[in-house]
Amino acid sequence: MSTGSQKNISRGLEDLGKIGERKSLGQHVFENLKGAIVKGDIPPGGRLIESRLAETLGISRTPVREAIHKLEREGYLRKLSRGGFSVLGLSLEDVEETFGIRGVLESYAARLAAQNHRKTDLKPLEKKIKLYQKHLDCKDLDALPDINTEFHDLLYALSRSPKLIHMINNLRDQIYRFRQLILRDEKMAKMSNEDHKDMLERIRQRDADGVERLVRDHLTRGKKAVMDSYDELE
Amino acid sequence: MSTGSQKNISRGLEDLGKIGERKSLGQHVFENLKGAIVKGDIPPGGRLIESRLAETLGISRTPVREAIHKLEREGYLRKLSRGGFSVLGLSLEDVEETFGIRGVLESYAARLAAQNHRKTDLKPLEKKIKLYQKHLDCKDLDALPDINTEFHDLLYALSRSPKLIHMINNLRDQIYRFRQLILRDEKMAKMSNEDHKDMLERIRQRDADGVERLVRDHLTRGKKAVMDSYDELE
DNA sequence: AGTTTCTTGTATACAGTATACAAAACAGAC
DNA sequence: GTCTGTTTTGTATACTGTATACAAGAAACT
Repeated sequence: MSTGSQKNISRGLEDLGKIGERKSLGQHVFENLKGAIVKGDIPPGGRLIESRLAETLGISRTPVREAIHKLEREGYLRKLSRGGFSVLGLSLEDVEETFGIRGVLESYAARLAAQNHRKTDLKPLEKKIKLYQKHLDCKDLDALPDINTEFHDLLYALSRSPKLIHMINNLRDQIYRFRQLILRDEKMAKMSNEDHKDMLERIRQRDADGVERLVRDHLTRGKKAVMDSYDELE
Repeated sequence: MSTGSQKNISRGLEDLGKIGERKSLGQHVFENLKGAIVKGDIPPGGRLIESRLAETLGISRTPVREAIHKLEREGYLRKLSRGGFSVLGLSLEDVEETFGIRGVLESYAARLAAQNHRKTDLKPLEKKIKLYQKHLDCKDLDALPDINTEFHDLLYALSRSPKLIHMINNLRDQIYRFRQLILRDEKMAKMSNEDHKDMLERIRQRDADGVERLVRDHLTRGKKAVMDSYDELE
């Protein structure tokens, strides 16, 4: 067969290019349940019933079972004595640990951003702040956790330290869970964007000490909000 | 669990909504190979080697084998004595049969379109003619079969006869194979759009007899082009 | 004629999923 | 406290889809 035809076969089959990305059904279920937990769609305390999930999804219990057990192993669910599984909240220890590490890593990332950024680097951050404000003004609080995350991702990126970014991202899911908790409160949501504006200004002024302090204060306030919401649950 | 949480679980899992659409790997391969054959990316006479395809796709021979055998059963491939499979062209009988049936069904659909259409119905057809012309002017002949197909689909739709449309669509793949053969030739491609413009005008004038004649002539010319290209292959 | 290469056919193993039945725990009635 | 029914998970088995190894057949080459 001529090479022309060979190329056409390749082109005709380009839709199969995703073959390498094949995942089992159980893996799909796992990823989606995890995402729902992390985003708060299935809140802490929420109960999951294996047979009900399978029925809802129109699949057998086997892949659901596989997914649920993996989530249990990874600390997202705990087995209930009365049947089913419950979504675990993050413990107070988790809060202390996560915000502690964030305080160190993110303030350092901000410091590096203040020192290393180029002028044009700040435009995407400005855009995120504006987008956040727009959604906030419309009372669209559900959109804020994602936009907030994007703002912080951009900030981390300005550190130009892949290892640091990687370390912060190890906490990504816990951070997101806290974020969606904090940003449910409109007042906290407003303060958050004010903090972001202040951070951006300190970075622009190349005030490394100043932005580091702001980031620490930002996280301290966030941590307190989480602790307060835990008190409300008790 | 409150119904609110139940709703959130459903929302969190909406990505799994496509579960019902699961297909085996072999089915994916089958559909993509068939598509490539129908579109002419793998032309008649093209040779397919099971083990080579598997290697190219990065999968085992088993799903490829399943797909190839299904294509053979459905008349797209034939087994070669020297190994591998060859893409079947459509036989002269296929040509006669397909264009014969098209002549009857599509001219009737056009007749109905002339009688039944509303003024605004013709705008999408005008758009397709313009789009076709644009691509033709740029010598982008590869895009023409799809646009041509969309034009005819819109025309069939104006018949407002679901059973008729369904019957025409039973020949959809053969029709497409002829179409990409015919429209390779720039002169034929030009004449095709002129025919479309004439058809649209006859429809606009509610000239049922006229448009029926035009459609028959259009198909007669197309059939001749296919026959001529078969002569060239011998 | 013999050997090598190419390609498909076939068999077996394994992973993933569906489904049926068993087991355990809880709720309610008496 | 006992019994029954319900709910839910645990376990076993069957089936499908896929990967892979080896056999078989045909063509090409020497």
